[in-house]
Amino acid sequence: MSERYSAQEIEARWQQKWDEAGIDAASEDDARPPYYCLVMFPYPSGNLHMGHVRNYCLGDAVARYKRMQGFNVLHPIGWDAFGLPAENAAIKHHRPPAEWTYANIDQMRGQLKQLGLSYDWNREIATCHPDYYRWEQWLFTRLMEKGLAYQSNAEVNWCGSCHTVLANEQVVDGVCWRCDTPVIRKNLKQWFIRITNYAEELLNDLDQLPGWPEKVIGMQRNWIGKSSGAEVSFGLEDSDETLNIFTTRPDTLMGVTYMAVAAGHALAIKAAEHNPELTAFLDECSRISTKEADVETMEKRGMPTGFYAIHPISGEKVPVWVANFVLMGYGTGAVMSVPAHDQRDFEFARKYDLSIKQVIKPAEDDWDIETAAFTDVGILINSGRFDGLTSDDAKQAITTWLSGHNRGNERVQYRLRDWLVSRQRYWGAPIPVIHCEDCGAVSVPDDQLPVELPTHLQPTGGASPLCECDAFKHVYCPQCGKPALRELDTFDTFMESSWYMNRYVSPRHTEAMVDAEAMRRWAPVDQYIGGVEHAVLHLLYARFYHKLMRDAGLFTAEQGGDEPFKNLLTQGMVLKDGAKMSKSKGNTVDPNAIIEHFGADTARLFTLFAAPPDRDLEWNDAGVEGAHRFLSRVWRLLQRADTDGDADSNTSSDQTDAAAVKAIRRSIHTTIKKVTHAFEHGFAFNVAIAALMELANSLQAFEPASVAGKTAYQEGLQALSTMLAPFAPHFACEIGARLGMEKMAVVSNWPQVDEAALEQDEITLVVQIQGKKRGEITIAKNAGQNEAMMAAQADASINKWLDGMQTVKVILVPGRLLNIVVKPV
RNA sequence: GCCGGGAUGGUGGAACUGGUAGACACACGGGACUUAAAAUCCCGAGGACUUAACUGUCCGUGCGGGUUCGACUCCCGCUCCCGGUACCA
Repeated sequence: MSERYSAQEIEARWQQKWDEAGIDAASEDDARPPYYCLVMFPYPSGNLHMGHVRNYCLGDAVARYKRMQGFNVLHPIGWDAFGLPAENAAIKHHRPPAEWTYANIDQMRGQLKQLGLSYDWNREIATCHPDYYRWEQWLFTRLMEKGLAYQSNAEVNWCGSCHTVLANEQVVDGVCWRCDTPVIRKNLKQWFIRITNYAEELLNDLDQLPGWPEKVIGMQRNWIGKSSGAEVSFGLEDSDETLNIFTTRPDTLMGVTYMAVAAGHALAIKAAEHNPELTAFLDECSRISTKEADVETMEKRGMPTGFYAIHPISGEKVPVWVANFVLMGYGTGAVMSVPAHDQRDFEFARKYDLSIKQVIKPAEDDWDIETAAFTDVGILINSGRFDGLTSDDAKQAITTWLSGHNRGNERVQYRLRDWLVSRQRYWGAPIPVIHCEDCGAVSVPDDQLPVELPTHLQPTGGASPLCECDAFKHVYCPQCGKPALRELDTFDTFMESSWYMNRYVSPRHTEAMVDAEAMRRWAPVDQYIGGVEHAVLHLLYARFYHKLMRDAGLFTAEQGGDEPFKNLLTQGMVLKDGAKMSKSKGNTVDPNAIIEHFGADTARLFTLFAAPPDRDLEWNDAGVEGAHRFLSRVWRLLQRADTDGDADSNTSSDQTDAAAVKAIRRSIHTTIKKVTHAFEHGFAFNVAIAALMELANSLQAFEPASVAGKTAYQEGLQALSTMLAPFAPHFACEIGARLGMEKMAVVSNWPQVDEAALEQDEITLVVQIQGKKRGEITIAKNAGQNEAMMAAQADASINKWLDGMQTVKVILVPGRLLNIVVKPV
């Protein structure tokens, strides 16, 4: 038999068998422990790219391994189906977005199936389906009731190209996350969800996520941006009004020598009323902020307002300035300036000749306050009754004094802003609200949900076609019955992707958003896998949404957990020629072409082997061929087992064969140990596959010369094919079947390590002199230090280093090495 | 500035809680098979010096120190690269 490995012939056949056997469906009634493995679901753009392939191969390897380990695995897939690209395609091709979207889903579903991914297709969902988004509308209504969803007029981010507002998280380096168009600020009435109410919990619960990468934890912590300090109320000279500021350094309060307010601050505007020069400056400031100049290098400039603030403790008069570095959107839009202890204030004071007053002294050393600000903590001086306190104590003492005198209090400030969820787009979930002249914004009653999106409309590129759709637009107020107008904005598509992980546990549930009992079984997700680009977008929103669902009573913390994802694996990008694959760069590799040429198993194996999961993967065509070569080699190993079968020569049952059998069995079980370890520790699939390649090499070098030898060879091939199943499932099944395995490889039990096979009678010990390797000795497994020393001395190339030396110390690391420390006699 | 990660052969990358650095693969070189090629198989390979010798020595995991019998691994001090974030008060 000299049949060649042909993926095309094998793969479709096994996919059909798996389908028929229904092995990929999660069971709702099962004694096996549940395991929920989830990959970030795709946007149905129409074509799978290599990033998807990598993501799904990683997830599939985990899911298949866990099944083989005896878990009842939930491994679902679906479609993040609302979004702007569908509208753009609709304009371009003159077909409604729905049609385009569903066609793409069909296309991509076929591609996923071609890859042999073990999804539970019974649970497939598409977020553009009314049965899905109705629950989102239902939850939004609950949030409105609780005041957690609200409409507000605010300065928001607007992308002119996408023709919609964006959430803060969707503005990346000042440009739109989707199309890179510079974002401008606009004042608009928009819908928000109070994520800031959950800032503290979102921050604290990060500590409950040891299975998340530090990087993502750090990014979220950063994004939430908590700072603790005090709000301090300064009086204003000749006025009853106050000037409130936020500071993280109340201990430096006595060092305030001036105040600075933002150009948009009420005080600045008031001061400019009769001051043309100041008016010009304010204009300039507002223009510069929208130009999004390089703030790092921007000159710090300011002008006095002519107002004076009264220090809350000393009662001293300090001038109030307008400064271009004070942000209206953070804190109170005003700051106290302590030039002695803040570098920026220091430079500003120097520039405008404002006074500098040192109030903190370094615990040790001196500090020349003329040269630079001392920004560390220390001991208070020049601070009256607070002199001598440490910074920490002073923060407390000063804040207490302020709140006792009604001039301030402790305050926590977050950088996080409320989530802006309305979009001026058509292809999204309708916001379930009706605007009535008399009753205001009224939520659509539950029994009228879902508010279905009309799917026949044709976008034109300008405003949403919903605005022109009278049947949708004109309704009656649910409260008073008068003619009213439907809300025409739709939800941010991140709303849909924020809770899909919970919908999968009961995807057809009609009574509620989720079935609490199904949540108890599956949630939270045991392993979530996806790109790191969602670190502060999707991954923050999904955590927030999970808590919203919990607090809406959909499940308890005990049933569904406080957090949606227990473990998170952030995969690296797929690169070609050092850059991320993208159509615009023309460096894409089409997964279909790879599958057609080499087969899905080769594509899968290569993407898992070429790099550790969390690092970027450089695409390498030669490497793909290498992966294919490996499978072909294993294929030939199988054929050799067949052809050698007849030799049946028990002739050489001599000792060399026995030793070879022992060696091959040892290498089989070492491999099982290594591969299992790789799965259990960080999913180091590249290492796991390397170990399997080593085993293949050993089997190839092994010449079975006896019955025992052939049994061992067979054992090796079986272990190899079984362990290949998570990576190259079709291939593994084919090899397994040809080996005569009863069960399909993909449903076989994961191989167990035979500890006895790992044992060796003789071991090789590295011999070091002074920690440098000088040779190797082979000694009995249980040999002690003396025997090892004797063996070392018997070895000429080792012994020469001992010549004329006196042994000072001997270190024996069992099974590893012998280190002899010597000195000249 | 702050937070996180990284730096190992020509390349991607291995090395468990400190114990043979460079597994595995790619690329490369040599050989076998072949009329030839492809495919396949075998062999070689970190660097420098040295030897008649595949003999022997030294150097070597970004840089400089340290701890240790022994350091890619731990500690101290740096450099560079990548990602995130920020006039955040």
